[in-house]
Amino acid sequence: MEKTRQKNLPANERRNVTVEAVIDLAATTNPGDITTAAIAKHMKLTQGALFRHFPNKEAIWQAVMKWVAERLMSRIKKAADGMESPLEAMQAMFMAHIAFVSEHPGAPRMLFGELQGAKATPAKRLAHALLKQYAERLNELIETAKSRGELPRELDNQAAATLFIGTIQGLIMQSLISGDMEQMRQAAPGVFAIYRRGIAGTVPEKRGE
Amino acid sequence: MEKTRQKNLPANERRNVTVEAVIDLAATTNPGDITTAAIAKHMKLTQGALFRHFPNKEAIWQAVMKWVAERLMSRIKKAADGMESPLEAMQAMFMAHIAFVSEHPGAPRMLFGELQGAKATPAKRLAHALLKQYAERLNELIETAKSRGELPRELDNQAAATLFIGTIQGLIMQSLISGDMEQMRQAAPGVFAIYRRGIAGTVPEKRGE
DNA sequence: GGAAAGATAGTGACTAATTACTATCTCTAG
DNA sequence: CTAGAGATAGTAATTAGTCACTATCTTTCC
Repeated sequence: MEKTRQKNLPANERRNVTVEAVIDLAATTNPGDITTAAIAKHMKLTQGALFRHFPNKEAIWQAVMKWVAERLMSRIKKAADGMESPLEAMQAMFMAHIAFVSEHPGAPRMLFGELQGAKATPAKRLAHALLKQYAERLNELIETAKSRGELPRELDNQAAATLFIGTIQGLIMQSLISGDMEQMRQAAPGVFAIYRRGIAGTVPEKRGE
Repeated sequence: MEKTRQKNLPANERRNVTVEAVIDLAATTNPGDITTAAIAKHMKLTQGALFRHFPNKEAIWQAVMKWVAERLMSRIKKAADGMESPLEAMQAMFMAHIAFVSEHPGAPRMLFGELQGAKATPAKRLAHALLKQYAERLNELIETAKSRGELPRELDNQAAATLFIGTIQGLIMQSLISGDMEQMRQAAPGVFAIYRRGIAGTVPEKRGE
């Protein structure tokens, strides 16, 4: 129906809008430099009003991280679901992750920005949990792939998982730097192809040792 | 000469000390949160004195980026020098880069932190130039490797270079997150092995299957 | 050789702007 | 009518940058 241009949003809704505003801002602004005033302005509110819905700034960041974690994991899970081969599933995850990031460039910036901080904030804990969950999921896939003969037994799980995540992070970083998210989408398939060949390729015969 | 415990350093020296202080601080502090007061304190100086040697904060960052760029490129060049095979050279560069970062954890933080900013500061331009130079060097190596038959002609140069840098950035990111730089050194060889197989590996023979 | 003069480096106290956060009043929707 | 949502106008803390002054080195010239 007609959006009644209502000024006063219910608290719950207002919190959602706030989170989206932050993600929006993070697309172009260094997360550490995002002020409560900037957030409020971006959603056409006064700065003080923000604190009716969040006890402090940290709570805002926490809400944002939760949003990112939920959306990203759901996207990735959906992409990998129903895939027969674990290698195909990994490829789907890779692409889904890239797509998500290119739709929400602010998301990785928040993640990285928060994780760099020295002190352990609640938001940081959320980010950590996200990464851990991600790594576990990868490990399962790799193991399944091994048992199906899609990946060689000798493959170093740890290195493979590290490289998977690292590759994505590297792509993100470079897009962040160039400021062009489209570039990432284009580079992704070629990059994953190399990665896939790297883990699947036959390992040189191990003699003796 | 006996180090005369002199308090007043010559301007040039003082600038160097400042840069080192910043790199030092960046190892444990989010670069955006490094204040001029913190820098001054870390080098046992008053805050005001800093501005006798730098016109403003931006100039400090610029000096730091120059330091990082020079040291890193020199290390990498030295490592690759005298290498017969380009693939070996790439491996040496990879390891040298990792070693440099693990010795100066503050360096990548400064780089990434600066590059994330929206506005184009002089420091950011320096960082950009560094990355560009790096990519060019990689491209040359890849081309040479191709002409020597060490890499397949069909390999996508762009993707290979992107993945090389991306892999390093990813490793750095994960070490930054875990706070353990040693981890990166340990993971590096295995990760590079996968990368190398990925670019060099013959595209799987399509025999029957 | 050594004081006087000039140059260089550092101090400590200040400022103007910006920050997260709060107290109080006003409006709006149900 | 009233409770929740927003506006207005604060506060204390922190920030980069300035300034008048002092301490320490270096050069000059008798």
